[in-house]
Amino acid sequence: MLLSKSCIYGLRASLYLSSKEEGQYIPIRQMSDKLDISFHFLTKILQQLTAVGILESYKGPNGGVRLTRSGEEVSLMEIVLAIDGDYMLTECALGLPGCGVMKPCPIHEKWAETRDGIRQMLESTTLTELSKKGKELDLRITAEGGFNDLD
Amino acid sequence: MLLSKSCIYGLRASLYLSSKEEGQYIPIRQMSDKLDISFHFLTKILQQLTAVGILESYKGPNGGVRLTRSGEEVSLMEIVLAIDGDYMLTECALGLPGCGVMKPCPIHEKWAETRDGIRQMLESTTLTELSKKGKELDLRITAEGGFNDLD
DNA sequence: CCAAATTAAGATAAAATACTCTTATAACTT
DNA sequence: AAGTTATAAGAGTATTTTATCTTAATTTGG
Repeated sequence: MLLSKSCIYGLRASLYLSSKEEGQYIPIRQMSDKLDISFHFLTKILQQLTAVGILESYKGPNGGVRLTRSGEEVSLMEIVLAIDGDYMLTECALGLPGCGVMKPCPIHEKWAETRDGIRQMLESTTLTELSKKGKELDLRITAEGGFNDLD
Repeated sequence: MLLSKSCIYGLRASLYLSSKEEGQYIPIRQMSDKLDISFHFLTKILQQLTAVGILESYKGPNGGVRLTRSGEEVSLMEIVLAIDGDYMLTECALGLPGCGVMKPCPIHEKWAETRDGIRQMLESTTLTELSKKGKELDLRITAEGGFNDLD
């Protein structure tokens, strides 16, 4: 898989949050229901995002999680790095340890260029950009439902 | 992981073959020794490549496997498709089934472009190109050793 | 024909990943 | 005080991936 399931769920949840009114705390239970993800599993993933400061949480009634910064300032790259790490940007196509300019494998150069394309895409895409588009065109965010089924 | 272990081993083995004299059958045992891959595991991977016609095999003494066509005509894409399938070229970044132009997710378009970069790289790169480069510069093909340790 | 070398194929085991469930605690609201 | 919600840690299950082991089946060389 290009992205782990955890990462995919993290992205979907982040898009969900950015589609909501800014500043509002959203209960994880609500997200897991709407996005059709196991509550406990999602909780663990969101804890990772909270730990690195992408989300902030609030306990008790009316609590939940929300984006720390505005969704316009949060790139997909941040989510992916927080959950899957940078393997996508560093991993050798032949699986050789320490592959790089100093000790390259024969594919290294071309592979590095390709990875750069991935990196640029992830860095230049923001949550708001996608959730806005998702709402306008009512695109899918779950297997069945679109953004406009979320409210 | 971007590529599975099986796929990585398949690529390394294919590069090994393309670095050898054309037409010669190479015993799998020799390859597993040189490339430091479990013999039985490598055998299964090479069987997949044989099944789709990228390799051909010969049993009995002096048997082994070899590239069916010249290494110049074999792209990395073929190896990846045979072992990992086309998930890299089709998989949705949000994990939604059937994501495509008809039923896109909000990332679909950008993601598709990125995947196209990967596809072009894999399609345009040949085994011979890499093994030639590997031999000339004595680049690595195992964790420890380079192409010139293979003979 | 016989023995050795080799691929082919299937069964099994080990490890990693994905996911669920349980329990307990802390913080907050009413 | 009672109820709601996140946090945390850990046990447990399921699935997938990776790897090994065992047993055929095929071919060559003598």
